[in-house]
Amino acid sequence: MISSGAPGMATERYNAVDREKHWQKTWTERDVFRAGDDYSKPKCYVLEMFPYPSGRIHMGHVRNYAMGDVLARYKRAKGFNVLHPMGWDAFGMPAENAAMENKTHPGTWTYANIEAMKTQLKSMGLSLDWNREFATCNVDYYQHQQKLFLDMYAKGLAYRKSSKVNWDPVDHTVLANEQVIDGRGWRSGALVEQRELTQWFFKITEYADDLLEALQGLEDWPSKVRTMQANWIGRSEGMLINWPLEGAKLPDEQQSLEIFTTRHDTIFGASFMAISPEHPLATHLARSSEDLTAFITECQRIGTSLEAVEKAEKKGFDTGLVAVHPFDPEWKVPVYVANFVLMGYGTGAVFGSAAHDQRDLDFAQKYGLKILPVVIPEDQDSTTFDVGREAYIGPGKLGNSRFLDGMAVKDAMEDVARRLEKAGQGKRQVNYRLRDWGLSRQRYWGCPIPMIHCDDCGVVPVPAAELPVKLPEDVTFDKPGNPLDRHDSWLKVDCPSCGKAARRETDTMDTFVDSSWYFARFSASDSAEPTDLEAAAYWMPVDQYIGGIEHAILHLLYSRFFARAMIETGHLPQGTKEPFKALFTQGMVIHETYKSSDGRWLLPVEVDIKEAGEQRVATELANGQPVTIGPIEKMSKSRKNLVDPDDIITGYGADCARWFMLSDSPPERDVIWTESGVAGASRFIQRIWRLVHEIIDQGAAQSAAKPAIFSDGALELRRSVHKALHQVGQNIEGLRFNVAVAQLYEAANAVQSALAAYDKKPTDDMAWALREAGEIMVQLIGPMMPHLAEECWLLLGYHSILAEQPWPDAEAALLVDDIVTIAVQVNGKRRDELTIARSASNDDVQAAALQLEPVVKALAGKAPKKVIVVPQRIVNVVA
RNA sequence: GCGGACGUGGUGGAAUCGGUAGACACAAGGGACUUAAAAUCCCUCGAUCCUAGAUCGUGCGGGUUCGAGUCCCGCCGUCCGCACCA
Repeated sequence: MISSGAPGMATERYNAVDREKHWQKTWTERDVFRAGDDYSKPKCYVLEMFPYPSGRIHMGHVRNYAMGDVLARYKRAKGFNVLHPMGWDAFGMPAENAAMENKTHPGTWTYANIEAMKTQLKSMGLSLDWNREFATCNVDYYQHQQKLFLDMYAKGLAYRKSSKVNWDPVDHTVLANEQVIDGRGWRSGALVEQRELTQWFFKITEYADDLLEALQGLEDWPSKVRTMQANWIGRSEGMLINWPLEGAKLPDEQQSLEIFTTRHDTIFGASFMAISPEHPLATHLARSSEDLTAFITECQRIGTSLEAVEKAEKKGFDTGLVAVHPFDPEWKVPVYVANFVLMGYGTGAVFGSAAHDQRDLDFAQKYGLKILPVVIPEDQDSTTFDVGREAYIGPGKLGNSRFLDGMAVKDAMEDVARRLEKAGQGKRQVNYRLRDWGLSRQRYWGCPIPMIHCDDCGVVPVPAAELPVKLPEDVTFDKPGNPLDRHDSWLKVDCPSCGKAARRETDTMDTFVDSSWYFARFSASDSAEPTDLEAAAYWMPVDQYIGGIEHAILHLLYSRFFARAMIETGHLPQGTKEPFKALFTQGMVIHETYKSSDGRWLLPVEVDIKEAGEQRVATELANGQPVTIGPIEKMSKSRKNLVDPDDIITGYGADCARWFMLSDSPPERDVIWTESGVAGASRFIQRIWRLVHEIIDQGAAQSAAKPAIFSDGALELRRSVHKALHQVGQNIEGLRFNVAVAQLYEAANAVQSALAAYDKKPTDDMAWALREAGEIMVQLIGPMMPHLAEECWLLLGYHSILAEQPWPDAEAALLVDDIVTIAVQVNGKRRDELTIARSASNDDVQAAALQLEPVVKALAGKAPKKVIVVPQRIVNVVA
């Protein structure tokens, strides 16, 4: 019986909220989680993606940080020097929007939010080294970013060029593609214009091949993310081919058309040339053709929405020009302006291989152009093969292709490439979908780009000694546009080169720049330089990075680029080009949605749910009206299916929130937040608390000597606990927190059963096993529920800090059973099981199995055809 | 359209190497304790056959194997990513 301890004494409930504060204070006072600077110790760098300081943490943060914290605490207990820092991704638009609404400075709003969120994070009891905290909006951080920029500029990794951008004419700013919705600005709703602007770029394409190839070495990244990055980089090998043009007066530089293709093997199947409506040749021709101008305008109007692109018919405009085939001066094909050719890829011009590309086939059929198959499938004949309505993109032999006839596709490509290169009409080319990274933003709340524009000297870098270029404080947001553009005293500056009056660059950096190297800064957050090479060499790479899948491409690719650029500029040591050794992308927190009878979304706390048998009936607390329970979705402000971490932490405690976040769902999948699940977690906390009290009553004293011999019951308990110890460790290392949680439940069940088996005081060996079990159990829950674990550790009589204790070692002898249970199958169906000594020989096992009644019955006196014995697992008798 | 992941009880999920499917938890039902409730404890809980025992059972259909949730082939469904990339 569980409460057979001190007479009539029911253990008081564990007051999580009160004790959690106490332990957080203790950890802080003792600076328990400060990363050590003994570089001879093995290190472990655990990092969760740092948050944007919106002002409040949400459940997604709780899940993310709970996972990282388990790993960090576990690794610390395993003897690693752990770096587990936290900071703030603090630049960006929301602060400016808030500034406009509240008439405050973006910094005021941001720093207030940071304070509020920091308090919340601290209430989670995370094992963070707050000594290394920084915010990217602080000049102590961004001045180093400016230094990185200057060094990258010096190496040609940052440059200026003119490019097309999405321009919001109301907000006076450039918008990212994802901020344009159906051709309109996401905030202003204004029709977005395409503008040609001179912007700053990082030369990420310089590393395209390396970024692609090195993905193969990232074995501890989800393959999904690696695939996404590979697709994003989009390497394709092909050729640039020049086609001389005829048929109109053309400018000297446009006497031929250069196209990019990956199917130069099909060059004898060419039936037309197609250029983008934005191609310079199209622009040139449009000057003398109203019809073409009208066509180009129409193409631009089709817009960028997915739907429009999907439905858009292939359309073209015959320019009247012809292009001359590189292998036959007599062969001429028409040149079209076509709506499906993208200016941003290759050269903005293609040749139409009608039989072997679906788009080209659609186009050729629409305009009645020649469709000549030149790659012939094995079972077809080149004179009769007809592709019909589906382009043939499979393997085959070349046909209808003169000197290429009979070749395989690969050989034909090689032959064409060699001949064209020799003739100077083409060259091999590797093309990438990846573009250089445009980092200019017409925004105030970002890192100033440390450049100066001088009428005489052009673009001049701010001398490193004059850094930082600080953001001016006295700005207003009452007018649209960038306040830096109208801040004269900041703007006007002498040219560092010639001393004449010049202007500062007023664009600031994309906030993705801030997050592309913060992990490196954490390795020496107080360094006078951007990084400290010795510290970086020790701490980098991040051993485990944890965050959302939404950053699978941009943030992670930019960071990989920055690591390379920082090596190039001497800010990171060689060998650290991959900043994140292991990556884990956690799932979202999802919740039911609730809608009131009159169609308003309701917060979970505004709804009362009654369980009536299988039925769940919801009513609105405020007025008793019925509420419709909707589908389970990602927590979002718009659906109001939000649970505030503060409510949970002040109600149930941080340990409870952490435990629930780690249980049940595998960490990479979505987890459903339910009230009953939290209540279950809370019950378990109280159960641990009671069990530890029971153990103090029933178990051995802290100083009791280990008995030489254990009875069966005690041995069984020790086996379960040591197995749990072994497996929980393995599962934490593998980030299988839900499985680790299940094993802890099992361990607790084993302890509880052992306790329940005694009415009176247990025997000495059992008493000792109970205390051992209690101590191990408490140490195992430590990484997940650190406050409860400290409290129980204290109860067990220790005056040390559990967070500083080493992880216990499992006794190897207890991990293997002497007696094993083996399933016995007949013809693959389980008929019985056999309990036998682990050391029993296969023959003994077989003999024992054949004597089992169900086996004898099934064999009906006949000899078995075959008996398969898998040691310690299974016996299969084939009848 | 292309690429990828996934599909197991009422629910979340476990089964790490092809070897006893459903661990653990949630929900539900029954019981004990209690004046009562809360809390706690005990029992049941994939389906079918009244029961014992058996049969079926990991989206569907095939296959490999002594043995398949796991491997192979073909479907169906769900989710995610990319999307006129030449």
